[in-house]
Amino acid sequence: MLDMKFIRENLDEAERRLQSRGGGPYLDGIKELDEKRRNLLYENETLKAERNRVSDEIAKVKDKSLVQQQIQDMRAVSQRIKEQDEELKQLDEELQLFLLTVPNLPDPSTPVGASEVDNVEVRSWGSPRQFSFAAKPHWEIGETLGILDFERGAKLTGARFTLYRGAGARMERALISFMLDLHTGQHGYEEVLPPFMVNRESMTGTGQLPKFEDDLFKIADPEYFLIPTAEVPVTNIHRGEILKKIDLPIRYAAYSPCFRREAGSYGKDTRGLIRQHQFNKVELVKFAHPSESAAELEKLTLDAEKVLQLLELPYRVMALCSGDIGFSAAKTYDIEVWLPGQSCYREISSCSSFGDFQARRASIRFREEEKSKPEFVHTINGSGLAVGRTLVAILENGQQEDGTVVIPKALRPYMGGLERIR
RNA sequence: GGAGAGAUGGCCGAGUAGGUCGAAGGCGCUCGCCUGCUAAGCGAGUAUACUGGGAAACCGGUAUCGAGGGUUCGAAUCCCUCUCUCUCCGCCA
Repeated sequence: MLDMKFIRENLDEAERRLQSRGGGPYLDGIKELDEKRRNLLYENETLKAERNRVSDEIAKVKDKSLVQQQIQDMRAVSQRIKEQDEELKQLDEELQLFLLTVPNLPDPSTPVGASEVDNVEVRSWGSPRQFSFAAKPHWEIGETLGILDFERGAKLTGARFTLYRGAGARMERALISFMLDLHTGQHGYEEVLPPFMVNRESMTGTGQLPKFEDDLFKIADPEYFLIPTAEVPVTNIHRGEILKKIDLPIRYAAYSPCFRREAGSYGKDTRGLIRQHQFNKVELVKFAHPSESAAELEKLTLDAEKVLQLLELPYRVMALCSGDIGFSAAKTYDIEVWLPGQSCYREISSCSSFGDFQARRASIRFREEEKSKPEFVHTINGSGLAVGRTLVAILENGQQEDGTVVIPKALRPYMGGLERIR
């Protein structure tokens, strides 16, 4: 969430930057709401100060019959305070809800644009392999090899659920281990394994709630939400905490399944593993000093890219434009892997910096100096990588004319030495 | 699921016949003094949020003793609801 003080003092600038996302106006009426609240707050606190003062006087008098008038007066004052408290609570909630539904300001380095066509390619790695035959999409490869069973997945649960079998299941597990080992062993992340269900506060802390409840799977009683990404529990690890400056940046790598309703994506990517209600992901999360967050985003993106390089999968890195970045993000790089079976690049990782947007919601802070006031940290996260989509890329890039799939060398130790799925 | 105990400041821990308690004391930490180093000792300071004033240093107000509500002129203290933690039983991977 944005800083109300900042909005108050830079209303036009904030509105302008928000509108680069498209849509708006975003901040209409917030100024009036804020002023109304502060005026009432001042009145209310003045009355409370008077009550406190008179109550202290009453306390000093032994014979309460001498202060009956004051007690009477304060009874009325208390009544008034109570009414104001009620009104104030309404205003607070209204303002809070307003602030919680305003997206983050795009970072100045985020290219301005209306939609994904305005995203900017930053770099690419590897070159798409030339096929001497017609490359197949992964769902055909997987079904033929008997390692992806879409029909039974649908039987067990419904559309967008898949049963992995044999070498497919093994590869999914291998990829998780491979990625975690790389990030913890080479890139300095601490491995964490969080709960896969979280409460409302955690979902609000990272920005999924209150605005995107429809995108989440929810347990009714008790009210828990299935995480749409490990970003949620992992970022909330430090919710409400004041971190030590010398501990920054804190880096976590977490595997988790992710659960998404995919509301609004009906008809898109209906075949294959690309868009599932449940998928696996290894997530990278950082808590950084504000002065380091830009560099930490660059490093985190490179950490994610390393996975693709080791797996020999061609990709490109796109800087998302202002119209395409997510609600909480200030800046985002998408890593897109080449899928020859579909002749296109598909997102396999999304790496974002959030500035203090999440940290303010979740109250995650640090002190610049021992005695200075706490300031908000910056949060950064990205997929390192989406596991299912990595498996898709391996199947499509590694397919052979005879229908078998060559497993990248780096992954073979995790597959019991298996070189080829046949 | 059943029974019981608990939740106070960075930590430990007082405080329950309601008022002078943002909260004793200790530890830790910061600054200063002292000491030939270290340790000890002495003195001062040491929460957060919102908010008013101020260029700032800073000064003032309000709130916060798990959360929410109630009683009262006044609640850490009394009443109600909820959450979480711990112990025991049950159940289970």
